[in-house]
Amino acid sequence: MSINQIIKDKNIKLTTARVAILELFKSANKPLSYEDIKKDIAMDKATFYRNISNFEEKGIINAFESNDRRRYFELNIKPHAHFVCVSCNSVKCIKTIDIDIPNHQINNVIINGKCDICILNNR
Amino acid sequence: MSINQIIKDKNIKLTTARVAILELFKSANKPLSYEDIKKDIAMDKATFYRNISNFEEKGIINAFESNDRRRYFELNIKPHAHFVCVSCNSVKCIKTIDIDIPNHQINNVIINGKCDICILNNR
DNA sequence: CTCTATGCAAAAACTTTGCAGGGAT
DNA sequence: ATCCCTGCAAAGTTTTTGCATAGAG
Repeated sequence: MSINQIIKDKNIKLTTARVAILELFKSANKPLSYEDIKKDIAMDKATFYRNISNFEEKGIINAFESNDRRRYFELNIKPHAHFVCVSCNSVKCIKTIDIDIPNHQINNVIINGKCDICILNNR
Repeated sequence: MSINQIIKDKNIKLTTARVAILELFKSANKPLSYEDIKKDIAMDKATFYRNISNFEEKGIINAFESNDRRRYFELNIKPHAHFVCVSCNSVKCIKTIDIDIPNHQINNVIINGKCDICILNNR
């Protein structure tokens, strides 16, 4: 489905900022923070966070906190997992892990630990 | 193992602040933030965060970020999972889930989603 | 034309750092 | 006696809010 269609379906106005944010998430294919976004898009942080907050309510985007004290966002495709390294803060997408908690809705899973490279380098 | 022994083993000084923090984590049996700690212990935030940071380096404690933008800490007993509700921010301990990523060390797992009570109340 | 979205600046929330005095070994 | 630890205050970082202007429908 096109980004424009996703936005229209939620009955919110089609603005350049919104299209730009969602296009970037679509092409990035990994969680992004505001820090990441602003490298590619010239946009005020207020605009970014207000739109993200809106997208979250509409279920277009979901969010999680990383070890680096930033919030990361991604398109809400399906529940899946991310590995976040406590040493280098790198984020890796992990193929869906089979987790089910009865009567609970799972949005995403974060696994904190030390990545292979940091283990190798004794960090 | 006693708290005093844990501290001595890491070659750091045995202070009242350190013992108090670790005793509280031991009895709490769930992740705590500075907000939680200061209800029970009169201690400056700087002291708390500096000691926690030290404990993290020594592997006594591990940390994760929650949806409420606070950092939560717990004794580094064994890798296990927490469910964090995106609506009410409640945290639940989940029995160890069988997750393994080759060549990676897993410290803890955070599952974000909506808890049973919030689903029931349409929040 | 109306109402929502945006940008700027300032506030808010949590964590970290500098510095001087106090405590553990 | 030495060196690390603590508390206070101030700074730092990321996210949120207020307000006036610009833009979408």
